[in-house]
Amino acid sequence: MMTFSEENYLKAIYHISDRSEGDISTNAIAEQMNTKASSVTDMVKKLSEKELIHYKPYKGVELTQEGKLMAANIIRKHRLWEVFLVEKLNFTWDEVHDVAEQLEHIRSEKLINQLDAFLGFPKRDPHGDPIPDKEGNISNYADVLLATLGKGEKGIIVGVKDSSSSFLKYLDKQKIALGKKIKVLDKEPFDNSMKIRVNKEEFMISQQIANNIYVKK
Amino acid sequence: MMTFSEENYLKAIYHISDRSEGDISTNAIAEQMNTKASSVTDMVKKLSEKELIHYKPYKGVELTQEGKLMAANIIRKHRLWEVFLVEKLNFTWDEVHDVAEQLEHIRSEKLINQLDAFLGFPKRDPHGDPIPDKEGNISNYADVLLATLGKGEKGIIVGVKDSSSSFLKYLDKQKIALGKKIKVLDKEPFDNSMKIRVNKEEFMISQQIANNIYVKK
DNA sequence: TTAATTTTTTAGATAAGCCTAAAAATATAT
DNA sequence: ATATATTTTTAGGCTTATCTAAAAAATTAA
Ligand SMILES: [Mn+2]
Ligand SMILES: [Mn+2]
Ligand SMILES: [Mn+2]
Ligand SMILES: [Mn+2]
Repeated sequence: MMTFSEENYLKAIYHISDRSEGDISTNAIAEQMNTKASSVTDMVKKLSEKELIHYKPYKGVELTQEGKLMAANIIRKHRLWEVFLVEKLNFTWDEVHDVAEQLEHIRSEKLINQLDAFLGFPKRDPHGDPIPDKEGNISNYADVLLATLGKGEKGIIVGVKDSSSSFLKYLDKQKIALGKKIKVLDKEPFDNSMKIRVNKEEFMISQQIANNIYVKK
Repeated sequence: MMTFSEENYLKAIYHISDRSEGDISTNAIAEQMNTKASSVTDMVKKLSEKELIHYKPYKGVELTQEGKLMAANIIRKHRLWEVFLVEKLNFTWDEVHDVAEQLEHIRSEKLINQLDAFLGFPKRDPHGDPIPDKEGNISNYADVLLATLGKGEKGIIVGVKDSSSSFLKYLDKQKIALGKKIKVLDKEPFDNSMKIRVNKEEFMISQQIANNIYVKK
C-alpha cells in the first residue's frame, strides 16, 4: 500500500522525466518536492525496494513500468478532479490545483472511473494538460509554445505551461482562455515580445508570457 | 492544523456521545476506533491540549463547543460525499461509506459548500442520516425504530441504524428501501419477529432487523 | 592529474501515531 | 474493609517521514 508521501514522490519523478532526459538526480527531486536531498535518498531507497523506480546510488533514478503506471494514475485522478471542480462546482482554473492535490490520493477504482464517465471522458484538464487513461497512456498533442509562432501566424490556445495562480489570473485579466483564437500581429526582435490579437483586441505580451502558452497551429 | 487521525478521534467521540449519556470512557473510544486504550490516552491528551475536548484523567472525555463543531463538520462532509456518490456516480448505498471515510478529510470550505449546492442541499444521506449544516446543527427527526411499531401500525422507512454492507444488502434483497411504505401486519410476542408488508409483498423479519430500521409514523 | 567544488549518502534526532507490558487508579465483590 | 477485578495511564519500542551535520563519492577546474 502506497502512502501519500510515496505517491507524491512518484508523481514528482514522473513530472521531472516529462521535461528532461535521462536519469533523475536526487537534487532535482528534492527541489520539486520541496524537501532535502537526504530525505529524497531515504524515500528513493524505499521506492526502489518496492520496484517502482530503478535506483543506483549516486547515479539517479528512473521509473519502472509499474512506477510509471502508478504515477500516471495519480495524475489521471488529479486532472479528472480538476475538471470536476471547474465543470461541476464552479471553481476557476486558478483555484483547483491545491484541492486536486488532496483528492488525487483518494483510493477507489470505481470512484475515478465513474467520475471519468460523469464528466464525459474529458481529454484535457482545465489547464489544457492531457488526462491519462486507465492504462496510463497520455495523448501526445502536437502543441507548440506561442513564443515559437512568427509574425502573421495563427493558432488556438490549448494549454498553459505555468499553472500558477498569478499567471492564470493574468490570463483571466487579458481574457486569454483555452479555446480562443490567437494571431501574432507583430514580433519585436529585440526582446521577442509580440503583439497579438485575441477576442478582437490587440495588445502586447512579453516573451515570458508567450513561453507559457500552448497553441495548436 | 488537524491530522486525519485527530479528525477520526473527534468523529468517534461525537458518535459515541450521540448514543450515550455522560462522559466518554477511554475504552469506549478504543473500541469505536479499533485501537488500544493506551493509544487513546495519548490522543486524548493532544485533543485536550488543543481544547477540543475536556479531559480529566480516569474520568473520561467530553467534546468542547469547538470540538463538537469540528466533528459535525467532518460528518457533514462524510454525508454530503455519500450523497454525491449515490446521486451522481451511481454507487449503491452499501458501497459509499469507505470512500466517504477518505473524502471527509479533504480540506476546502469552497469545495464542500459548492458540493452541497450542487447536490441541492440534501437533508439526509443515503442511509437516512441527517446532514449537519455549516454551523454544525443537525435536524432532529422524530424517527422511531420499526421494532417499536405494534400490529396494524404503518410508517415510511426513513433510515437505517446499521449501515453495514451485509445489512444493506439484505434490505436490497428484500426490496426494503428508504421512502417505502411499510405496515406491521402481525407481531409474534415470543421473539418479537413481525410480519410486514412492503411493495405489496408480505414477509417476516426478525426483531434484530426491525431494530435497525427507522420509520416515520 | 591533483585540488576544489558540488552532489549524494550516512548518521543521528525529532515528532506523530501506534503497539505491548507493567504500574496505578478506580470499581466491584466478599 | 479488604481483596479482586477492571479500567486507565505510564513506560518503553517501533515505523514513517522529516531534518541537520558530517562523511563519501563524483564532478569540475586549475
Ligand atoms: Mn494541478
Ligand atoms: Mn492541471
Ligand atoms: Mn458512512
Ligand atoms: Mn451514512
